Amino acid sequence: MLKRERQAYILHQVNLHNKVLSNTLSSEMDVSEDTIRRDLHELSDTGKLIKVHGGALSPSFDKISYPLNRVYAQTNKRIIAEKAITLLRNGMFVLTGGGTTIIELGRALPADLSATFISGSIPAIVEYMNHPNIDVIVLGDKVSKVSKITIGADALARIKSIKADLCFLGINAIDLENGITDNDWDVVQLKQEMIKSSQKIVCLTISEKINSLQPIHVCGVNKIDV
Amino acid sequence: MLKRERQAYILHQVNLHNKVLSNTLSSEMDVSEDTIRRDLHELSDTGKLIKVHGGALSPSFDKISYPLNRVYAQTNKRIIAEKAITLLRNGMFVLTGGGTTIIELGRALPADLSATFISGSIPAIVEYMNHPNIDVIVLGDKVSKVSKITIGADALARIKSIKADLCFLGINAIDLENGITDNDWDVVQLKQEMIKSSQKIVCLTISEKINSLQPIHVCGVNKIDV
DNA sequence: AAAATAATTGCGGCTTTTTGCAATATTTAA
DNA sequence: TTAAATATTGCAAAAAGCCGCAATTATTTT
Repeated sequence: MLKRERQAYILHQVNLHNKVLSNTLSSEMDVSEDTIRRDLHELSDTGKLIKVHGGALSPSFDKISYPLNRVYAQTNKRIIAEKAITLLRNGMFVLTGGGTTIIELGRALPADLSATFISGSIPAIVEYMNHPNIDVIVLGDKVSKVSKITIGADALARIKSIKADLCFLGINAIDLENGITDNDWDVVQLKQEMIKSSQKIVCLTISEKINSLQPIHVCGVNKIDV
Repeated sequence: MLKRERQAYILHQVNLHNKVLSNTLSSEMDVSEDTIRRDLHELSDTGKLIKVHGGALSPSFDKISYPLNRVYAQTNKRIIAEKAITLLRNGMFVLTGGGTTIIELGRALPADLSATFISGSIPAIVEYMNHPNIDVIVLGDKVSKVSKITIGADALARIKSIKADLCFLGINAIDLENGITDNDWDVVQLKQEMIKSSQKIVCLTISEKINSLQPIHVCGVNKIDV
């Protein structure tokens, strides 16, 4: 069997079944696994597939890009994200909410960090998934179209059963007297549970939101660690 | 044997078998491999075949060398999605798996359809969210990096508690004898539960996957309605 | 038809490609 | 954590390709 034929066959299998194993291919085509590995390496170099331990994957949905529109005060949020990252350690369980600042945090995560991120925010999850060493846990429930976050009894119950090391909360309004306030009942429920379930609460916010007020009370400033 | 005859014979063989080997041709026509190589080189220069180490391939070989199209066989998948949509009715509860065909389905959903879609596939959820009249329910659990779908006991348990009207399943391999088969243990578990929890099972697949086989059994063809 | 010219072919020596193997790391799973 | 599976690296053998040359064969010219 010619090299080119072999590689064409491999590509076909990958495109068809999304995944191939080196040893399967090796026995199917009766060549050594070394040869298969070399083939996969070449195909991976030209971007036709993605090589992983033990085989290869289809490139079709390697990285899903989320249609993200222009973010308000993005550079500032980026700075906040960078600072937040310094609080992370390997092996941590991290609970996060949603919001553009949190997404910025997801983007800024270092590649070598290995931790577990738990969230109900779809855009945040999409970001976390792009990091190879991060385990992503989704809080399941009905998705709120407005906030793109799962809300409801299921999500709440799940958070209750978790004890996280750290909680990153994007917030809507905060002031000294009233603490954190928000404008969405369901989201407030979630945030309150998250706060209860975490050792340490970190609030991420741009300075403009300080000393502003929203209708629904989340918690007092005393609950917040950072 | 004349050079022209030789080259004509080579072309004939290439078109017939899609490939030729230098040493085979050499012994068949009783000329040195050098000569064959020179012939192949000439024919390759005029684009009548593609010369590779050890022989040559039909030029059609390169054409199917998967175009830089993001998704394999996307247009066909789109057609499948359009057909699948005709099965949907307002108010339905729809359970879906993952895969590129399902994502295509998500893209193709009509704007006026109001239904509830339940899935653990992150890319699929992202698509469903774009539709204003569709309620999206996320199956929560740990996200598999490979398949971008939530897998684990939580997701399984949640599916068990659901009775859906319709289930769209993207599949990996199917044949009459072995039914649906797949290559990922966790995904198979999910699919089996989904099948149990749905009134009607619809399998979406491109024709190439018909009569192919993967290591893990999902279910027999008799379980499938469409 | 003979001579001159051009093209084709095979061969020896050499380089490059391809492949498998063994020893050693590294990753994954139990 | 250990044990198994998979990767990496370097190496060597076999196969294939390349170059120039000389011999042969075809084509054109005289």
